[in-house]
Amino acid sequence: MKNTLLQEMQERGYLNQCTNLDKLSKISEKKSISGYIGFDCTATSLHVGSLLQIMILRLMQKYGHQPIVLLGGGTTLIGDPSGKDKTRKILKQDEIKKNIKSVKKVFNKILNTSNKKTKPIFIDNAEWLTKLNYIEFLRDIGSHFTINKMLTFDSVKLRLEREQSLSYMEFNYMILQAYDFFQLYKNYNCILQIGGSDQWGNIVNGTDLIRRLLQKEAFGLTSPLITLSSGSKMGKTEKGAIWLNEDELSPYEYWQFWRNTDDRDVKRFFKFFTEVAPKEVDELFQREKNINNLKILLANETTKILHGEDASKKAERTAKDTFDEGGIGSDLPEIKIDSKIIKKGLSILDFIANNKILNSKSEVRRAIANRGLKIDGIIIEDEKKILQLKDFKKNILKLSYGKKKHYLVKIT
RNA sequence: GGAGGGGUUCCAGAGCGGUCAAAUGGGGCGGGCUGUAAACCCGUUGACUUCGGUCUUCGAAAGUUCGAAUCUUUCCCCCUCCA
Repeated sequence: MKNTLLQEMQERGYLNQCTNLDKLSKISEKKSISGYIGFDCTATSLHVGSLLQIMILRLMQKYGHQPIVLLGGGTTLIGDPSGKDKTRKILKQDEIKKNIKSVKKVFNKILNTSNKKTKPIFIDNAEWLTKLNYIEFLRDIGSHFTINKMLTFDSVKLRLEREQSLSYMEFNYMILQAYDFFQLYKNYNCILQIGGSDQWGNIVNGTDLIRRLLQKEAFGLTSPLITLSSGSKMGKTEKGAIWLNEDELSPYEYWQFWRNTDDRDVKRFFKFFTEVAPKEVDELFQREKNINNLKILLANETTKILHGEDASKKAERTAKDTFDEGGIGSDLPEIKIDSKIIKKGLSILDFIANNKILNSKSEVRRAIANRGLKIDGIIIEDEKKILQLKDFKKNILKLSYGKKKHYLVKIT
């Protein structure tokens, strides 16, 4: 069997459903195709939940195909109801614009932008969606959708079954997404839409619409929803979403996220999120029995893809210094502090709360009572402690909250 | 439009005049065990505090009362049934 895009996707576990796998496979073997994935712009950065999709785009490039990144300025105005219990808050147009700009950065880091042929194309669907004429749209596009069918799609059905309200606005989302695909097919010769498994309904609507309007076949493909072995969703916790943008989450923290992967997920993640060939992954797991070494490797590989080799090495070095030696790693998050303030006397309570290590003085008090805060490895016993110059060795002090969160406090 | 049920702290969900910053479970956080894992165990989970307390919270506003998440009125929102 030839080494093709779809084969590697298969081996990596990227394939969930496809409208016509055989045909798509044949076409993509013969020539370069264009495929698109749409991304939400509800925040200034994407998080690891979208990483798999980006890896798929990257893989497309590897096999000489053209990725199209649809940053949905138009659809973000509406909000996709798939997999959501509640209508989410509506963003203002200028917020979305700002988000798009910021989200774009990640693609330029992960995808190859130097090869002219496969360089990613960025498209904002606001381009056509905001220009639509309502009556025309209803007649030309709306007439191809039946409510009967729309009601059967999970995104709608589940909401109704769970007796949660679904606004007319959101109900239209899938039609708009179908229309996006149609536009991309027509204007960019994009024959493939990829998405997470929750996008299946929306994607199929697109291929249907293209068939009806143009009598052409387009393809849809979904990747599986990644769940953690612990049962929770990936990358989205209340407090710490694992953002991909560097200004939201530093390379070191990103590295830490992967280092802390659940044992049971390590092998899958290797295939999903690194470029180590699937066969090599299997061999690697045969050879290396120490799961912690494998986690370090995983962290290195994933960080390399997003932040580059240097950042990855630095993060590894810092982790080693900090955790193995109990010392101070250079890449730890830094907090700078003026020596004058120290001389005046700075209470540990104020210091930790003001620097957002914890959210309030009460939390700091609690953390101290729970013996969770340390200076240079020594537990802070007294919540009334005042930071003094003598606490700093060589103008540096390591502040730790819990076992894993460490900060460098530097006097300037 | 008519009748009923409901909106409680991150979530689910108790409380129905004082002992309520509000039971219980989940989640989060910290500690222990370990391997920066899982499981398990313990603690903690509004803010400020001179650790005596003080302040803000139970959809919104007004009121009754010495005292309200709990009672009354108006308003907003959600759900169910009937039309």
